[in-house]
Amino acid sequence: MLERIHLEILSAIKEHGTLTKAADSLHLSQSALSHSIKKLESQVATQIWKKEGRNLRLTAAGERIQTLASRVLPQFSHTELLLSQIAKGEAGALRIGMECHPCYQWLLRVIHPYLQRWPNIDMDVKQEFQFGALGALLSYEIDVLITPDPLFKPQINYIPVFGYEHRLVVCAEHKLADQEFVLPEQLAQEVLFSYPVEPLRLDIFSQFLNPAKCSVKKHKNIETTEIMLQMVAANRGVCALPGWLVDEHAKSMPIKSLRFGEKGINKQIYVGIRNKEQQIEYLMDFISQAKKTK
Amino acid sequence: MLERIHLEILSAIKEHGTLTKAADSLHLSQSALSHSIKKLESQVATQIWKKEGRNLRLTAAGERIQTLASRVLPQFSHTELLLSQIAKGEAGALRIGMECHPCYQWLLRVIHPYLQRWPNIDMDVKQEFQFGALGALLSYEIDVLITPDPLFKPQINYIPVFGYEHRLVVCAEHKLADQEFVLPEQLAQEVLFSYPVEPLRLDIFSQFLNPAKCSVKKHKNIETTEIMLQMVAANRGVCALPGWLVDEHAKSMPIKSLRFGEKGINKQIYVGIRNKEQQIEYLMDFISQAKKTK
DNA sequence: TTGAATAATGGATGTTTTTCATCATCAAAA
DNA sequence: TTTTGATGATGAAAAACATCCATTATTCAA
Repeated sequence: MLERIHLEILSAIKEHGTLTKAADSLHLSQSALSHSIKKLESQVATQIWKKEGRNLRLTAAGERIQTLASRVLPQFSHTELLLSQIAKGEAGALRIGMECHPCYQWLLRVIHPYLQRWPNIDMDVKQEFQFGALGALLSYEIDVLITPDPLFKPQINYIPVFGYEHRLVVCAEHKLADQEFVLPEQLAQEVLFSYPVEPLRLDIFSQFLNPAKCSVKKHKNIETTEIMLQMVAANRGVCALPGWLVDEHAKSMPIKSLRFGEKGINKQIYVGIRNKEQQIEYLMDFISQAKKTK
Repeated sequence: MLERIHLEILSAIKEHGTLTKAADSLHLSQSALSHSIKKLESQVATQIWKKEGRNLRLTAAGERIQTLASRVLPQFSHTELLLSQIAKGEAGALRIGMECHPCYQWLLRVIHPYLQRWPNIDMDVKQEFQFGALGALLSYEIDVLITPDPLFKPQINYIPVFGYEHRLVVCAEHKLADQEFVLPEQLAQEVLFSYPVEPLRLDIFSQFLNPAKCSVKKHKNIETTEIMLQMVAANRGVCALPGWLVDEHAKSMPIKSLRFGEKGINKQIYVGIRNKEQQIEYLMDFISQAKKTK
């Protein structure tokens, strides 16, 4: 079988010209290389080089191997470099799972400085989970989970990174726009926009409407925050979003936000990681970056 | 050092799920794989997988290696396939050197069916040689040499592939156009176009003008056959080309050709190969294809 | 002709890989 | 809860392999 050492030999010959010098550069004897290639030759039933005068001349087969070497050897050493960085805790992959649609903008602000600091960390963000985001975390599909609704488990550690108030968003022209807070029954004739998730997982139902046995006139799904806000700004309905997110857009759009009930719905974003991995430096640094970012 | 076997192991685990099945698929014992990876782990000072319940779970390091494996292993097996084809004489590289400018069109007709029959043969055509085309053949820069002027050497074998007559090309309106042959002194007032090579290597000089101690009014270099013929067709001068090539273009251009002297200049195209390589099948097939092509 | 430089070869040695047998752990079945 | 079968890890012995050393063979240049 064609082995890495064969590639190293052919590559060293290309660089140094003679077998003896190639052997030196690999810290092996000339004999070792000769034997090694001889064996390969008998396996593949082809000559790899032939002696011509004092020097070697590669055959077509030898040149093929040399081509493979030049393509493949750098990849080996790159992976070895990465492994040594992983050994020192400097590299790895951070696969982020998100269960919080509106947090995407915030996540981008976390990621940006993080990627600068960890140039060797690969990053990936997933938002769809066949067996739930928690399942994905437990089955190593993702490494961190960003969620406002932590499901506590012994193997998972959740760290709160920031609190915010969940608020109702209405058009500035809306009849509720001047109230400080809204009551469940006041939404009975409203159209509600939400991200396409089960109503049970929407706080506006679980923490506000359902307890008061109220509902809305109509519930429509919209995928993206921007479109949702455009619809609200056009007074086509209302939606529920984090206060800080509304504040950002309120500067440029005719929208207002009000508290849910007298007390409001106060939420907390958590970052969940597997317990065993609390000592991984680049992972903990992601969390501390998340805590810093508002 | 990261070896091919490690990649094979990680790749087999990805495919088969368990270490035991991976071992079977590699025709090795489960123990062998376990030991092998254990050793690698101690070398790179990182875990590659960990046992989780009954199964294995790759660490970040393990996944890196798996990624490398999926990139690199197919390249190994592809090269091995090529080596086995080379062993059977089914593959290789054919680097063709050409010392015959107008033969390029002919060469294309040879190459076309050849490439169909030898899908694994790489092909390259070179026309510039620092130390002469023969030197290139002797120093393995090229594998075959196509030339009308063979320089015989013991290490080189020349095979004639086709004969043709070298003819003078003139515009149909030219005053010589109706003659059957031309005499050296009749060219004294003509402009001659030729490819940019030393005059010594042009047959019109070495075999026609020089022996008669004649010359032309002006000698101009042109790189390509097409432009050269356009110039001749415009009656701006004359040139010397193989008869068959002129015949091809005479259908669509106002040009005629005539013999050099009463006897004409008769040429032969040879294909030269290194003596030692006469048993290489794909090489000999190139030559037989060349003989067939007119 | 000689001497230096080169690659190939044979045999001895030491290392590495592989296997075999066994242990430890886990999950599912009884 | 206990048992069973499947899994991976481990240690020791055996087999295979790689490497080195010493030597030979060849080539090229002095």
